Amino acid sequence: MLDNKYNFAEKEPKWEKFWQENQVYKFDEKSNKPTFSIDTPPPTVSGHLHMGHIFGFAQADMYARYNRMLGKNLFYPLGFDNNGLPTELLVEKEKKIKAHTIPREEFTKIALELVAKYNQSYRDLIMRSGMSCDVLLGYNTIDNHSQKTSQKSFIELAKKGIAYREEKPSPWCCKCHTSVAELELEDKELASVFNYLNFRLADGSGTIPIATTRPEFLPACVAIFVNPEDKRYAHLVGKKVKVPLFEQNEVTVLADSKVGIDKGTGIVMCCTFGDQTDVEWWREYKLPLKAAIDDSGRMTEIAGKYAGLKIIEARKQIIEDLKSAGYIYKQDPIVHAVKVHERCEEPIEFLSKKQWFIRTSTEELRKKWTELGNQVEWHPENMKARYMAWVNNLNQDWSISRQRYFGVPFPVWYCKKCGKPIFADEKDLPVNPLSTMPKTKCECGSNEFVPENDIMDTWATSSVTPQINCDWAENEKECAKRMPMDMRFCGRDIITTWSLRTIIKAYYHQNCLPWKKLIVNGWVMADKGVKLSKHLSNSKLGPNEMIEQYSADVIRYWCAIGAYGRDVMLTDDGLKDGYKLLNKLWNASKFVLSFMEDYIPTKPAKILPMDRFIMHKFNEAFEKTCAQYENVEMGYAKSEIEKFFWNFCDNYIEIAKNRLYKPEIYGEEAKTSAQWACYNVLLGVLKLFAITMPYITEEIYQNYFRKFEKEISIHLTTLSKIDVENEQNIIQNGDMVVDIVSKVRAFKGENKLSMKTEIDQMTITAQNLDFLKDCESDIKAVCSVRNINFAKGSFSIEIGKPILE
RNA sequence: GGGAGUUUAGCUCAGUUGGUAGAGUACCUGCCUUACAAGCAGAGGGUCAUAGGUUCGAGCCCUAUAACUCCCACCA
Repeated sequence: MLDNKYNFAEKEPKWEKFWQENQVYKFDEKSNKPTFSIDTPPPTVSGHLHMGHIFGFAQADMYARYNRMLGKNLFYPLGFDNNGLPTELLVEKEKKIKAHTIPREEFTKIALELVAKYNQSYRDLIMRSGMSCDVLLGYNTIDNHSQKTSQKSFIELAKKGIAYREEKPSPWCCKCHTSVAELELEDKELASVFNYLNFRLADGSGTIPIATTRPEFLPACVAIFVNPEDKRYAHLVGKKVKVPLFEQNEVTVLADSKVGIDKGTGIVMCCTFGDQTDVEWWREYKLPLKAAIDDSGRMTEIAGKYAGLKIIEARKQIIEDLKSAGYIYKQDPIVHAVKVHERCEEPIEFLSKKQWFIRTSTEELRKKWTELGNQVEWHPENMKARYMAWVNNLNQDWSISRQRYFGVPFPVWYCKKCGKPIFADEKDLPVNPLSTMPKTKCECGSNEFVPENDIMDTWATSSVTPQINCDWAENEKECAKRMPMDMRFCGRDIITTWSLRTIIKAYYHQNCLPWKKLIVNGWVMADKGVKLSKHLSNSKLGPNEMIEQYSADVIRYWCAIGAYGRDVMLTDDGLKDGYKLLNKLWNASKFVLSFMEDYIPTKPAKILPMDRFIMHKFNEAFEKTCAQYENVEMGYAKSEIEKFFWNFCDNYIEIAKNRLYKPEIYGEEAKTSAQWACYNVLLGVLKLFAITMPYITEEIYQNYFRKFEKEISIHLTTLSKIDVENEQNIIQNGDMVVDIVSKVRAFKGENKLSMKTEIDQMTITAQNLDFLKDCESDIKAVCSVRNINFAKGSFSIEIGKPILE
């Protein structure tokens, strides 16, 4: 009935198509089954998916499938995050254009086309890998519904004063030409030079030494700092100092404990803005603001003759000029960590701009985030600690505006006369302020407005995925019923960027959790300690290539490895196990089903002891497997059923095969009894394996079981134990038979005999002989023993002589 | 500097309220057994990172140390 060899390359695409055509994974709005809703992470459309995505998705999918097979109605969308900087950079790269050189609408049109293409390839790969999402529920974070939801969120927060606009020095990427969030920064080791300068005191009384890696900031120097504890420099505090090359600028020496006495010379220049400390000093001491660098990373007019030069070029020239003017007395090459923008790895600058922020960081709010974090059910539990540690250290509000082009616009204009922000009407959303204008006058009477040119950061929208899923923008009442959702899954790296912010938004909007359960997956390592990243996506470790080589089922088998949340290494050995199991599952099914051709499953009047045993044994494994799934442990769950399955093959099938092959010897009744057990156990095993390996299990189900089971797909069947009468000690008794068989096998092995070698007789001594006597013909057959003697006593067996030709 | 994780067989990892140390794989020894040699049967292999402590008893609980990984902070 089954093909001799299982050809996954042919079968997997076939069943994927079948599921799609029959809408096997469709969310049923009319169903009266309990709903299980999942806030699927929308993958960022920025190039390629890698095995890490497949890993996280597959594990979550197993939990989803488990819930579906418990009889729940799954709300399981597949969305895509395709607005904002990552996608914009992808478009620029792929289309070889620069967003700021063409009209925004034209760029958006090009971007949308490209996004559609990428969405398709993402969706194809994800569904091919065996996910069971309902693709009809999908969304794009750039589509109208998402934009409307995101804009509604913004307006609501702005009206409550939770979102506010303020000019603040913030990290700025000159290459990407936008402000970026603290969280989007990374450290990068870069070579640099420590320049030791002699600053001259304004009163001509001498010089003071200052070391800097950023001499191009000299025109923006607004103060000099020493440590108040530092006796060497105590006399300098309050004195005026001339800025080298910019001698018309005189700055004051101040004392602040943030200065490291041992660092550099112990004297620091404060420039607006070299780094975060400068920002803090500037604010604390109310220093003037001098911007030496503009949006695109060039020197401003205050840099005098250096104006217009790029940072690196200006640094070079300034160092030359400092040298010839005799300011530099020492230069040390160093390698130090510099903050760079994670997307482009370009060092960031601090620029002061008007930005929109969301309040997140007061003491009171931190307490709230802690409280909410404690209400979420975390898997694994220890991931909560990361969240808590982050919340404790949260001291910056969340900056959401970006000076980019492709994203959700702020639905706001500013009055030209009084500067007051005018928000769009909710019923008009989504709104692009660049192409429309407010319908009413400003309170001040003016009807001239300036549109907000910025767009929202992508996280401002992806933090409302529960609201997008639950249709908040269209139907608040319905949304209130559907939130919190049951579960979200994500990688541990975005607990802060995504999950915390989603919790924040749900609190502000619905005053509830976004979801009850948060499951956090680990990472795929390409080798010990090397995280798999997009750089490896096109190599032989690319998901498409992996699926082609190993099959989606084998990949998923590998994904269900170890404890949930842990990192795993992607190795050939790990994949070999899955391949072996697939092969075994196929062969065992092929073999068992070959005896079922004319069989119509009906419960026989008499079921033989070992058949009752294997069904009870299955029920035991079933409970253990489900217990692991309940605990969100997909790897352990798979191991439980797998352990049972190999025992079923090696022990039970070996026993049953004699009866199945030779009803003329063992009787028809013995055969139908074995068939009944095989039918139930194999179907039960397939259902539990369907969670991990959806393709091969479907192929076997469709080839045989479908004609007796009412569900059109194995994935719509319900998990259940086998209906078999309770029986005292059935497991122990059956295990004893298995033990006897093992001992006979060991005997043959030790004596270098083939397993089929006959033994003339053996004596089994045991306390409870009734069960063993009932199994006599099974034991004789599987051990190839001619005669068995039974004796009462403590358990032992005595094996007679092999019969040799 | 703060936090999280890891350390058990050659390798990859289990070990859930403390009670004789486990699996797979690799290696070795057998076996063509009317599904599967990508299989079956069997054997060897561990000072549970280190040092203390609690306990009748510790891989597990406590304290300290070490190594590795990651996150955050600092980086004039």
